[in-house]
Amino acid sequence: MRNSRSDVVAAALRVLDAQGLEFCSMRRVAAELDVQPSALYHHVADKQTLLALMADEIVGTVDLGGENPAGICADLRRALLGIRDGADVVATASAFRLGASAVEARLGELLGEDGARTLLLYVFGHAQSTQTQLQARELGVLPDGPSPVELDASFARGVGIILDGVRAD
Amino acid sequence: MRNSRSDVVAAALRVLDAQGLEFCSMRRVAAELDVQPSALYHHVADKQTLLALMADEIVGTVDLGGENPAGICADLRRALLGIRDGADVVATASAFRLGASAVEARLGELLGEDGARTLLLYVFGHAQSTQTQLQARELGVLPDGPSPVELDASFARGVGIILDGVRAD
DNA sequence: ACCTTACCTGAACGGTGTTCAGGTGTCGGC
DNA sequence: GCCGACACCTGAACACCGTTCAGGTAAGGT
Repeated sequence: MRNSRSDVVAAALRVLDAQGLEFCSMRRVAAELDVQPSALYHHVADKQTLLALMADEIVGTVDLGGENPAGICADLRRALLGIRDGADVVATASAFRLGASAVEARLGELLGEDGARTLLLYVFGHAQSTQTQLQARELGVLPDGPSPVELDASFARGVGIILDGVRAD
Repeated sequence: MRNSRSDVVAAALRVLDAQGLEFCSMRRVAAELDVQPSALYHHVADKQTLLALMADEIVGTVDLGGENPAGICADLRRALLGIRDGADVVATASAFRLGASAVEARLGELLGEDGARTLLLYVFGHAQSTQTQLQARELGVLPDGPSPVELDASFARGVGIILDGVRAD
């Protein structure tokens, strides 16, 4: 069968994970599908749209069922770190429509609007910085810096600070 | 006289403010100086380095003298929003060397390391989202959404939440 | 007067996102 | 069984991008 929209998104996510955001070009995604670059535009308006769909796919795995905001944040973080440059992709795509995501809505129910936004921005920022640092270390530059375990702990402490602050309101 | 390194940075900031990050290319910065693109590489190793220097220039105006963390955050936010796409530029550049900025060090003195990082990530994230939204409205897309005044208030509430959380530690 | 150095030119390379005219195969209706 | 519509794709092109390189030109110190 020919390719569908979700084939394109899936291929783009494979390229992202294998090569990183910098090299996740329309041409490489097309090559992953053995197709000309122009064929992608039948499924997707432009690259920005494709990135938004990728972001949806990434955050779509987050479990929103729990009542514990810290748990949701931890799961969101897992989703962001689960794929190369995932935090970058999701943060950039979310900036264009903050307030439109299911995660923010769920956190809003539990914490109120301000707390949800504060927490979400923190999770994105921390995950982005974590991913950049881990990647820099992998590449050999910047061999010092906190360990993955320390980064996990730092994340948890930040979430704790914000949740304490929300409760103090 | 011929151009110096700071001439290049200043020209880049002019292009950034006039055209936005998307169009702030080496070629346009060179054109702003009436110079060939290759001439820039005499002053700057590559584009990433130039962006880092621009980020330094932007956050360099932040007043670190006060004792009030909220005041420092407000001033940082002013600096980030003071130039088009400033938040994006600084956030991206900072991701590569979180922990190395003077602002983080100063906030660290006042709040401890975790609180400083949490607050800083929030300020960057909120400013980035603010700038994206205001820009989208200017372009006519997305005409609804919070007003600038509401965004200011939302920022202040978020900072308040985090500072409450730090004190609750 | 000479040499070094800082700054710049001009051309080129390989890559990018995106558009467009046209081709091809599949599927529903007659 | 035919035929039109439509989804999907090709191949070429456009205008840009960051970066490199060999060479040129002028100023400043010795």
